[in-house]
Amino acid sequence: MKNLEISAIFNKMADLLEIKGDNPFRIRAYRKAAFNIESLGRDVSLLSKEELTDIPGIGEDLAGKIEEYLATGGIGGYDRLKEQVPEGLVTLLGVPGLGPKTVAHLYDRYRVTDIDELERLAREHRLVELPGIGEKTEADILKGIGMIRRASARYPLGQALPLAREITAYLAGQSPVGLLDIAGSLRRWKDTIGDIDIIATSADPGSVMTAFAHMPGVREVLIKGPTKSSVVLKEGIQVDIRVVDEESYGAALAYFTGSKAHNIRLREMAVKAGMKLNEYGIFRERDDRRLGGKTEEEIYEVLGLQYVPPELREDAGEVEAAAGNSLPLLLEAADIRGDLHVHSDWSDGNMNLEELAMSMREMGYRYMAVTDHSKGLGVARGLNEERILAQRAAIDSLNRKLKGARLLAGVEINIRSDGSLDFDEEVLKTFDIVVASVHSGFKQSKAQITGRIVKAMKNPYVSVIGHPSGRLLGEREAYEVDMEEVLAAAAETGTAIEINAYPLRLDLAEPYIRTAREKGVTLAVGTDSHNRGQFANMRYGVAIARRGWLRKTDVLNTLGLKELLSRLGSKRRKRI
DNA sequence: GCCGTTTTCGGCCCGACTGTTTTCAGTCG
Repeated sequence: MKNLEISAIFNKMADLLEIKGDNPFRIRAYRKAAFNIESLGRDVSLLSKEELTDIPGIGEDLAGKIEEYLATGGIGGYDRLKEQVPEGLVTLLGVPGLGPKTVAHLYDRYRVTDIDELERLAREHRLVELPGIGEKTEADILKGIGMIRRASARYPLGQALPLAREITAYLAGQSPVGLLDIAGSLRRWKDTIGDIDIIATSADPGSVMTAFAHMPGVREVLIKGPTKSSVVLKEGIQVDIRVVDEESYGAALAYFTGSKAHNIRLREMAVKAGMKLNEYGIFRERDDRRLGGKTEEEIYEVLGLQYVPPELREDAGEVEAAAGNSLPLLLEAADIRGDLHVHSDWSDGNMNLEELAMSMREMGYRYMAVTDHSKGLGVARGLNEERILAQRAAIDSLNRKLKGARLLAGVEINIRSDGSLDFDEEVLKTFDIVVASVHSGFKQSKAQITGRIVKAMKNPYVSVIGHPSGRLLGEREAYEVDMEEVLAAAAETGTAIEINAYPLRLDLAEPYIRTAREKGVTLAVGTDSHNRGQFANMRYGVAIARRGWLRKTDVLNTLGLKELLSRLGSKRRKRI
């Protein structure tokens, strides 16, 4: 899919235009277009020109550039821009504290085009000769260079959220905070996040700032103001805090939850209605009369909008939907009736079947699918036909003792490199549920991998495709797969697609979840739990589903046990 | 460069913090 390549180019063009000192609104248009292409969930190379210009933020010109790229593999306007502004300057923009103006000055004066050169000049104290740069700025630039050399760009949600919760717990215990929330992309449950945002009220903001700057785990204090501070943790992740008045709390929470694009839409709406929206509240323009801001709900109400849940705040159509009173009623954690992807100690999990049954009870589930690996996955002690039979007997006997809940006999079966499965149909038909996943041959071509998965879906006994892209956030890229084709085949064959809730997977990835929903594909949220602590990851899966606009009815494991078994059976019957 | 219940031109979100400025520009979110 070319979406990421094109959005990267548009972002780079925006950077170059910025250094050039071009029209800021033109720059914003490029960034907005880049963002919308990245989160589109549909392959731009399959769209007509009309469909391209239907994408918000894409007009005639940018649609033309997209088509040019698809046809020729390049964009003339981008090449011309690179002739005017050396490409290396873009990397300098990544240094914290360095913006387009300074980068342009550096280039005009010293012809600096890379970080090493910048570092050398800073060490020689040559930067102070530039206008607007003093000793402190020069030192900050050196620090910034060190930082980007160490830090990774984004952090997986599952790593950042526990950290953020530790911080809020610390602040609640060690400083005079009143209201306190995690905001930012964490509150929106984005799968990776850039930094942690905290928002609070306090009768004594100064003490909160001090406690925040002195928390354990702080490596460096970047900014410490009276109401706003930023630190870097030893993990390399930046944390920002802002303390506001109680009457402004909702406005501030909304503002710092973002996304930025969503906020801009709200502010534009406010301006058009003769109002002004900022992090302190929503005000009537002509006399600054306060109209709301103590709660987020007030803000949306004053703007004439339905309340938009944080997971939807991406300017991806939610503002229009909220204005038309047509936001979807999103899946809730309480709608989940069971877990459809769980491993026991029969393969590579560390819980025995009794412990799974106990966890099923604790989670309040009606069912839990025991989906151990199949024989092809030797490293995970995958089960052969013989051990499957033995495990089945153990599950059956356990189920006879369970009241009101049931362990489902399942398997996570390998999709082999030729698209065949580890068991033949005679064995497959004996399972309640079959999750089929790719665990090998990640380097195959897109056509091969897509073909494998589609072939597996055509098997009438395959209920769900597990972790469909194979990605591990921050560790391993997704394998090449034509997800649109996979989703089309899922709709056609009646196969569900998994939303794997393991925090490093969160796979199906979010842009495709919406596409899946639009195609009428059913999603199955599973935790892929291997130990007891992982069942709670269901919450991540639910959040990602919500970000994909899923309703209860889009999700397989919101069904009761009977309905679930009937739905799983319907694909099999269809073939007969 | 995009966009339109202000509709094909003229707008386009708003404020905190810092450093190097004697009143504000640059950066960031």
